[in-house]
Amino acid sequence: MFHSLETRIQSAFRACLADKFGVQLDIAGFDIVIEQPKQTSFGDLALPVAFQLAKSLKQAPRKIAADLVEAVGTIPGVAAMEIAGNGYINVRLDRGAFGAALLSGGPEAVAAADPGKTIVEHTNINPNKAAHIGHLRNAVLGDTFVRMLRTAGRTVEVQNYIDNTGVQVADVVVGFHFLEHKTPADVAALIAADSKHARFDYLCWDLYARTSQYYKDNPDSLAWRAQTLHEVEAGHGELAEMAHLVADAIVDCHLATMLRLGIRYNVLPRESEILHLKFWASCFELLKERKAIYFEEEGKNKGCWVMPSSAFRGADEANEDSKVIVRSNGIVTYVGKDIAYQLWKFGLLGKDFFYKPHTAYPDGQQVWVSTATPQSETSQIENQAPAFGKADTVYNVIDVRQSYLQDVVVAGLRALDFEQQAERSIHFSYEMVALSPRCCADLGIELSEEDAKRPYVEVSGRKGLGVKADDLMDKLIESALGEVASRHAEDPVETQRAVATEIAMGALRYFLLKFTRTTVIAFDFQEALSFVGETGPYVQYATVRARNILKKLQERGEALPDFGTELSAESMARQLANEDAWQMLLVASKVGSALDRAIATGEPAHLAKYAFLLAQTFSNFYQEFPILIEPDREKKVFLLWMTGFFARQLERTLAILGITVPVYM
RNA sequence: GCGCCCGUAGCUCAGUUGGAUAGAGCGGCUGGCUUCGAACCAGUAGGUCGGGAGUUCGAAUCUCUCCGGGCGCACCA
Repeated sequence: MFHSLETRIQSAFRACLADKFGVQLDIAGFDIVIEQPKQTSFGDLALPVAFQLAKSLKQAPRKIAADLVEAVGTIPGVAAMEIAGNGYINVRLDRGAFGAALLSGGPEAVAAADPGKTIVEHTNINPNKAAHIGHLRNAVLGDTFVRMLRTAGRTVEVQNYIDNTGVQVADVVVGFHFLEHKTPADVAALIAADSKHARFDYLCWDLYARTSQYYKDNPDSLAWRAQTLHEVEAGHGELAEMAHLVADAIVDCHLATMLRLGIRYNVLPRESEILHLKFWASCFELLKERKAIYFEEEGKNKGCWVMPSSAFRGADEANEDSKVIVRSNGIVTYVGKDIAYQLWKFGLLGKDFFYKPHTAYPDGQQVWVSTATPQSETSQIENQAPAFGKADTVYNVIDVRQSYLQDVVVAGLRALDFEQQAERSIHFSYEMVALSPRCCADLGIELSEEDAKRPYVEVSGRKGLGVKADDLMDKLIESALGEVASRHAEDPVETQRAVATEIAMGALRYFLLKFTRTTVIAFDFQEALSFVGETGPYVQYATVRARNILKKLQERGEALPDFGTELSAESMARQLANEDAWQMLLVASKVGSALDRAIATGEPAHLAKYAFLLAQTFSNFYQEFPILIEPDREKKVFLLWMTGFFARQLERTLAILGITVPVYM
């Protein structure tokens, strides 16, 4: 609601500048900025536009501001505009009209939705071990961004890429076969025996670390990896069979882990199909045909197909460090395959996967997985896969350390003349999750002397160094359960546990979202386990309290008023003359603005911050206005309406963050 | 060596794209449950925005430079 007013004011000023001042903003190089005044007493909105115009119009900002206010005239919903300071235009809204519009559920201006499809790829965990805290940051960030885009009206497809034929899977297979002398049947038995106390993904976590260490101690054993990779690629033999067993089982583990946090996918494109359907071959032809890569005849890259560095670096340091795309032995590198995959996402490869149903979520939503062969024609209609890929915008949620490779992929598109798609390939990067030294101590991890001096230590699957996602969630649930039990001892244990789970997941999601993407999270149990202050549970608690007031009203035998008939615009104006109530309503009506800004900046953290502000504001409201015992009827009805409005706004915001609201706290 | 990111209160972090007196949480101190549940609220202390120079009406924000920290720069993924 607030957001549509903002845009209305913006366009009024824009039009006025064009018509009466001859200023075209797109030419002038700036747009009308609307900000929140430093002090609430200044007004509801502030425009510093006069400052920006001062130079080109060669007039004092104060005078420009005055002329501008005069020229703009009246704007619906705006009560007054005043000049302040050196030339600020402070806007005061028509409170009664604002409240009335909110009450009637006035049209929330939905930004003209992009008609095309957006792909967001996230999670992408190598299917060879349990997920850890770093993977959670990726998935929560990606999932939240998806929710943001969908709320804004965009069509979004969520992809989770599965590298089931890579080195990491091979290393676990090496561990099973060469170190533990297990057969595929043995591994299948381990998978079947998977339970809380013998988790297959945890077992692989340890085995992977052990294999990595073994390579270090016995470098000759790396030949096992090469042999395994070779057989996996060829697609037959015991090692290949085992790789399939491991990868498929671990993918199921990951999906289950992520579902605990409400994270879902539409499709799982797999590396094995990229190989079998020869995606690379098509891409290779295209790259050669359009001269995006060339065959190196000399130097250290002799015999390789390379992309010149000028394609992905500044032109100044051309000829330096070209990127090898195809090795001298004829095998394509990871980046090469990634270019093919990126082309597929845009529907530019001229090839597609086949698909089959993988799993269904409890509500029936289907996850699809790629296959190399068409589904049989007897398949039922519900087995018909939707059209995947063919996006016009692609977000790849990948940590910042892969920036260089993402640049090469985009350069590949550009070199193929897919300029627009290159422009719309967005590396949604984020910093890593590291472990604080104290956290390592908590985990009983011994650090080398130099590591101990560092501000934080990088998580490493290879070293088995990290906090497993499910362990962390379990720990959070236990902690939350303690809090719940102390307040609701009389309640059935199952309900207590369900509530504790929602609180724990809310805490975890919020914790991972409150940091901006460029911030390294030095993970700390104490902070992550906190339920007070700027946390998910704080926001959930505010929502539960708002609901409780309305519930209490009915428990006392009072009906919820019919706000439409009891609250006229006049009574809204009367009630909103109360400065505190007005300021609180303003904050509560800014979900749209907050979402818009968070999408524009690509920072889910901004929305998380707003959720906290909203909850804080409600807590103040709760404290300041006793509602149920309010003697004045009009005021009571108004306060009840505010309470409901707060509850809805809190629920909306939390839903976008993927945080649920427990029945009680 | 080159590139990217970070440096803001004791600690952990925001800062609406250059705007008004730099904010929040935690921790510290003081106070508030016989009220719609205190996982809450109110008050208070705490700042050369890493240092320096520049750009302009105006800089935590942009430029340069120095200092400190992190991450990249494979015929690995």
